[in-house]
Amino acid sequence: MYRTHHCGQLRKEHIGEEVTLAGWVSRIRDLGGVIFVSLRDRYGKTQVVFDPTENADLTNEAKRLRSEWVVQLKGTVRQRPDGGENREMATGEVEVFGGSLHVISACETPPLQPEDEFEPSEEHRLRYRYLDLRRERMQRNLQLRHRMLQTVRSYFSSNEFIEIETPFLTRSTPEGARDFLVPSRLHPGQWYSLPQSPQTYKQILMIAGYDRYFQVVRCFRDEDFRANRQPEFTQIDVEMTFVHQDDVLAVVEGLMKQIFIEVLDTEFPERIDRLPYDESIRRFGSDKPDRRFGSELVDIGDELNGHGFGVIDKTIASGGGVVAFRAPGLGGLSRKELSILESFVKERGLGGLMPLRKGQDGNWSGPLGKFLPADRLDVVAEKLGLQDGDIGLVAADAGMRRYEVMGMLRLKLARENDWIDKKVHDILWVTEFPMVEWNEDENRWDALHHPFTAPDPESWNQYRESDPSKIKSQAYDLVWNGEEAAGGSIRIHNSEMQEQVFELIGLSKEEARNRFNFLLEALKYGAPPHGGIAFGVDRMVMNATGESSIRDVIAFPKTTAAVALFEGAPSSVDEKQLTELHLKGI
RNA sequence: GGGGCAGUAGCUCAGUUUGGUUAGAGUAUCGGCCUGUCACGCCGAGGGUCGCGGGUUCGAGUCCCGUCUGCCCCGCCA
Repeated sequence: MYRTHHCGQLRKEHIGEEVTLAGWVSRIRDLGGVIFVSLRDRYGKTQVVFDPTENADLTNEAKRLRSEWVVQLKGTVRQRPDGGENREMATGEVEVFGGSLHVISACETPPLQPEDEFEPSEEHRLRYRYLDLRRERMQRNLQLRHRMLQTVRSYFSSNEFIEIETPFLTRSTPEGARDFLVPSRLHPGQWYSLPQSPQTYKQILMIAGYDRYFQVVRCFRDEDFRANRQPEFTQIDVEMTFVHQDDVLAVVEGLMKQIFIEVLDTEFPERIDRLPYDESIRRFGSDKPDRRFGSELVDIGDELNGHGFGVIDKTIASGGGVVAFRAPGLGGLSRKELSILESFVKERGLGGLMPLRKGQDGNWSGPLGKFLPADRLDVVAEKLGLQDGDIGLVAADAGMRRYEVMGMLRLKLARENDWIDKKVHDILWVTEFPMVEWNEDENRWDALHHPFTAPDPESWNQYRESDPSKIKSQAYDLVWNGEEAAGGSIRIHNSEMQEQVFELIGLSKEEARNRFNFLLEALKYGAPPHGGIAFGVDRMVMNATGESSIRDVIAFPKTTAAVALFEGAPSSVDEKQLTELHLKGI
């Protein structure tokens, strides 16, 4: 037996017991005579004492110990002397008095010290991931990830959902993200594709009558990466039969409540707001609004129109508008700092950025103050909630990008100036998404969610011919702390409707049949109404742990260049392997 | 595809603005001292291709060009 207890286990009630511990040496405090060694494992740390007056040979042996050695240790649990307790440690009331010591595995001087107070570079952490993963923070993150998935599985299981696995080697569907392709050995020149999501499979399962399905599943997308995106990522994929949108949302809310209570040990909001897409764009410039701070976008076109400020009047005359928000505490921004902010919005397509603030003389300063009547600006300031020391930031533009870009600026400033209350969790639904958006490059309509999303019937009938941009879909996103945590929709369950939607997004009958024949066919054989949702597990765990990169909640993540630094992937392969796959090296 | 930041001792960083003696600190490592520490303390030693390649210069960590790697953002991500 390697151990009788783990390193986070011993308490007062164990005093007097003979125990065996095994773990990693985390720190050594050699006081010349007595030596203290902290022994660490996944569960915690326990202090071990060696005393030369009681056991000189053993203490001598303990002098050899170094960080990260793996040792087995037998000893007696005893109470720490008065004043020697460590209240920071769960095991801090006791210590193990060393009786015998066995070095299981020595450790070379580690390139990264799990106990280090410094944060090693990410490159280093990924290259020596096994050392990085020993760190308390990473252990905590991965354990929370496990607990969250346990809660997910138990929640769905107890609500009649069953977990069904779907294939990783699938058919390529060129819409959406770029596919990862896998060459076929048995079929020269043919390729499998790794799934971007199990979307069509889960719909087929609904048609097959499985009623309620979920799966914790890996998905693959070959696009460029970010702090919250990896080439492979984990989804909780969910699909339900005979449901309307509200039924799906209710199931999800039940899950989130359980996660908050069981995993986060936090109260869950009474109700989750539902914010229509259009309103979300207007108020936050985003379909994943971060509501943990104010400074919402405000339309101030009406207040400023027709008072002789050329840019504003012209923009409004051409159908545009003026958007502003309050930047609390940034009244002292210098001309130079403002011009950096202005470049930020200019790079993203806006014409400029105007500050709204009072000068030292108490008058409104800058171009707005110069060209517009003070009483108008007072009204605007009131509307924005401007206070002393604040500044209003104002932009006029003809297009919807005025909301999007100002929303980006709002977020950027919030992050840089610490406006976000990290202790608060904010969860809401964004609903009533448009069905399609115009694709300038390809001159056609694109599905905003995916082409299996059911339209809202009323707007479909009303706008299908006249203005498809006004068609709403039955899609919904769950937004958690400004991050898309889950997205889903009610699906089309009728092959004619599905064909009409393919037609709208410019997919010819032949192409549609070629790519999605199995689904179109299945829809003809008794397809029930169904809908579902998929959660981004990595992002959810990131939010739950308060990390700002999903790499910190994934055991073996890739870099932003999609490289696995630890094992070294991707890599070249033998010519022989290529030949078997009917491929030629470049 | 585009933009930004970074790369100096095993690790975390300073030094680069303004080129100039032997490239520093903390920590880790090694040695010495120290019997109640918990980031133990004190003394000492070793440790450097300043990411890589080229250029300018009497002289480059520092300036210029190229390149690689990591991170962040835009595009992209149905």
